[in-house]
Amino acid sequence: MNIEEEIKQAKFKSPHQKAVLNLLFTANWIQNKQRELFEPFGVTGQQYNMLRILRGQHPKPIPAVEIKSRMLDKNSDVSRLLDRLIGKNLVKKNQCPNDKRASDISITETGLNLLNKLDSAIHNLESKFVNLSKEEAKQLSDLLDKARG
Amino acid sequence: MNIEEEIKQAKFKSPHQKAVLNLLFTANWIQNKQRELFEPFGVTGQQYNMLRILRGQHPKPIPAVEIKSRMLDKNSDVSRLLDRLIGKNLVKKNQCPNDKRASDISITETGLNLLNKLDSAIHNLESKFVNLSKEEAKQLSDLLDKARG
DNA sequence: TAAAAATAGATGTTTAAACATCTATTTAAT
DNA sequence: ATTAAATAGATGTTTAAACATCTATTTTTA
Repeated sequence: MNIEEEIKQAKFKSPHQKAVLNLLFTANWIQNKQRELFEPFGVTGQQYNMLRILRGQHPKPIPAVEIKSRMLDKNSDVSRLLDRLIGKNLVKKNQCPNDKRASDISITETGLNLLNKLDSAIHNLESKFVNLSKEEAKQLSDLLDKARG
Repeated sequence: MNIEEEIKQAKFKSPHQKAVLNLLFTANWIQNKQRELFEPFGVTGQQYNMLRILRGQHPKPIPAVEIKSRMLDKNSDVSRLLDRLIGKNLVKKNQCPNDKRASDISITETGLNLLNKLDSAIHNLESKFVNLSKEEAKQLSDLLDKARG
């Protein structure tokens, strides 16, 4: 189904407007798929994003501000996202010895195990549901980079 | 800035994964720009989306379920979005004479005036901030359609 | 070095998203 | 015609997003 059908709009003011609407629609579409996938594991998309960032640094702990700078959503409320992940024992936090303001945050074994379980499901979503060839996927990524100027 | 820099991730598992992350990041990026733009006018992105749908049908009233089917976010809580817009006098609601369950919803003059004021600002956002040629914008839209299968 | 500025992070508050459930009405099936 | 199923929309509840503000610490600057 193309975007015209998806939002029942036959005409657009410009290719730019159409692309923006399509982008927002498609992001929602993917997030809904992701939510469905994450739901049985008890995590949200933002929490998954954070866990993946921490896995990327593991076993090196990083401060919250560094997590924030890597999040997809730059407005993320990292403090409270962390609280929830710590509550689920997926993440642990210590005071940073060099800077008393900062925290040393790292993923736990439980968190790593959860991500392992999620990996194949996510890979399936990304490659199966994103119906593009490798070349097209690259092209899409390049256009998005360019679009942001 | 490309996506590698934006989220400080040097490598991706696949072009598909990279495209998905880029898509979600870029959607957030646009929504932040839009929020900034809408803020002085006192509306949110979802409210703007709804107003534009109603303008497209004006002066014909449409039921809430029809609005929902046209929203970018298919999970939208249309009832309460409507409440807010009615509270601002941007939208009006009547009972549908043919179907007592349904409602006849339409945009008010105030709502149309607001959209008029927003039009040029939005157009500016879409064409200036979305740094693509017309051909590229079309290509992006086509890739997104294809990505959703 | 003392004061000002910047930084890291926590927390309070309001609004909205997510999810389920509920009522009223209409349509379809037996 | 009566009942079952489907549809339109409202509403309750929990969680999270958005936005501002606050404290503690560190860095900068005068």
